[in-house]
Amino acid sequence: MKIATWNVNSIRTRLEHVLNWLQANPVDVLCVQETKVIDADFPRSPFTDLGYHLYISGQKSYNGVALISRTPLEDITAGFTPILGESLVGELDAQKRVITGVLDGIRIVNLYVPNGSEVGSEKYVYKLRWLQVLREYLAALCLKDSSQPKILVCGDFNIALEDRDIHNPKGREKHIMASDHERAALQTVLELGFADVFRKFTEDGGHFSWWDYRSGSFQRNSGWRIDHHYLTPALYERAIACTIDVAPRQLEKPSDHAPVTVELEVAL
Amino acid sequence: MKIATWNVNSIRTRLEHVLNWLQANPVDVLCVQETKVIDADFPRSPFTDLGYHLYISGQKSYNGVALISRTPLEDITAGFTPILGESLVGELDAQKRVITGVLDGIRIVNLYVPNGSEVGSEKYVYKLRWLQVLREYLAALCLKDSSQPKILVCGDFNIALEDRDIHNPKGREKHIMASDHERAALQTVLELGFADVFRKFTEDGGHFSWWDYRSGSFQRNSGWRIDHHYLTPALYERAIACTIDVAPRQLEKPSDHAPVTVELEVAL
DNA sequence: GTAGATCTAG
DNA sequence: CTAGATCTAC
Repeated sequence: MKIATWNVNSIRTRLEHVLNWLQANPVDVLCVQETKVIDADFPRSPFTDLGYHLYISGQKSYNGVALISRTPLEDITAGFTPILGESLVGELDAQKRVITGVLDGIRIVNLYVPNGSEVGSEKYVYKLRWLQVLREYLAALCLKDSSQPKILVCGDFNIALEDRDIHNPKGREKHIMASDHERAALQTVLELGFADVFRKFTEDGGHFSWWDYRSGSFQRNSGWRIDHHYLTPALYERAIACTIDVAPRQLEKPSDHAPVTVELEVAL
Repeated sequence: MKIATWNVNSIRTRLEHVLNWLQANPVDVLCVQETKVIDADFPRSPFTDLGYHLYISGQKSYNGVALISRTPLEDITAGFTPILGESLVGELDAQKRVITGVLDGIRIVNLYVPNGSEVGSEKYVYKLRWLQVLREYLAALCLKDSSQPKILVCGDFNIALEDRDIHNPKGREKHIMASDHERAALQTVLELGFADVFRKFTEDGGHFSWWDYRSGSFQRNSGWRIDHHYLTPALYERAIACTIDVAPRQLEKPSDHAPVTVELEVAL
């Protein structure tokens, strides 16, 4: 089974890129973020015409996530609320950042973690609070899914967990996506029993999934590895590959993110 | 000698279309309108690298005209003022709508006539006033250029002179580009001794140079012939062809106008 | 640097 | 419907 995550930075603008990539990379599920479109305007037929099943949760202009699946998914939920209830989640689900579905007993959680703007800002505080609620959310899912849950949590985390995930970690403490508070907040989530599957196969740095559009970052490989797949042990041990596909980032009018694919040794 | 006129609706957005068209259609001079760019930002090198000479008069966002010539042009002037003086022209030259140059003794006047917005509007009044000053301008050029002037006046006139120049002339009196006042104002200009060279070769209707972007006008050929070449008798008798090239209007992200080319039987 | 929203212009 | 300007967000 192959599952990919890709922040497409507007599904409408990136439609051809995404369709072409899916044809060349026949993953079972593609998790996309930053669709930037309300559900009514999501370009459904280009995907359904190719036989894909779509599960979307979008809003106007910002955020928005979707699951694009070769076969139907089960138990679809959008946002934290269906699992945690309104009182715990509050206003966090106003921004469409979470969609979840189950394929062959494997729960796929597709996230678009808040960017946070600047360290210390209001949006930064929101990001940290969102990660706290994410922990509650994943804890609830783990409980729900048996003693050995098979959960894959992927998406754009807007956090580089380690210095080797940044082209230049100098001054990273003051930089959004690399501050101590963000890293700690994500670590607290992962303590539930999730491991970064990319690091099962690749030890060295210099591997990134996002490059700022500005100042030729991609050409200089001034990137960040902020798009991740985190797996529970039952899945982690079955992972046989995790790769970042840089090719789409080289096309005309690319997303600023590259897709990241994980392959699991499970019969489908 | 071949001379073409083309409202490109942004030279920056249409750059590839224009370059490709010039390669496939080696005219001597291409007169473009609605460049929509200040002179400092005009994409010069794509043209000069191919050996073209550029003469431009642009402004921010709106209007803007340019002459793109295979060989150098002489006696370049932009606006009405260099010929008529400031007192007669007033504020009309604030909008960059006129550029003129001479090739092999033939004066080429490239115009972007005001659109006029709606019949009776302030912009409509401006359009009519502009056409009055255009008459003075061309009259002055005719006097300047000898008793048998060789003048070609081309561009986007935003006027369909006859009903056969409109896909549906019904109610045209109330429509901008076809009202009686506009037609009369242009006729008054042409009385100086200019003739529409397209009609030397083509009698029938159904030939258009502009199709609204909206409501699939091009697919339904709901067009208007508003891009013209007007010639003094000395040139008119030497004209051997005048054609509208619909091909660029069929491309992706086209201009709403098609180029119109006139061929003159003159040695170069 | 890129994308969307909103505005103006055509 | 398309393009540019200005704004916000990333």
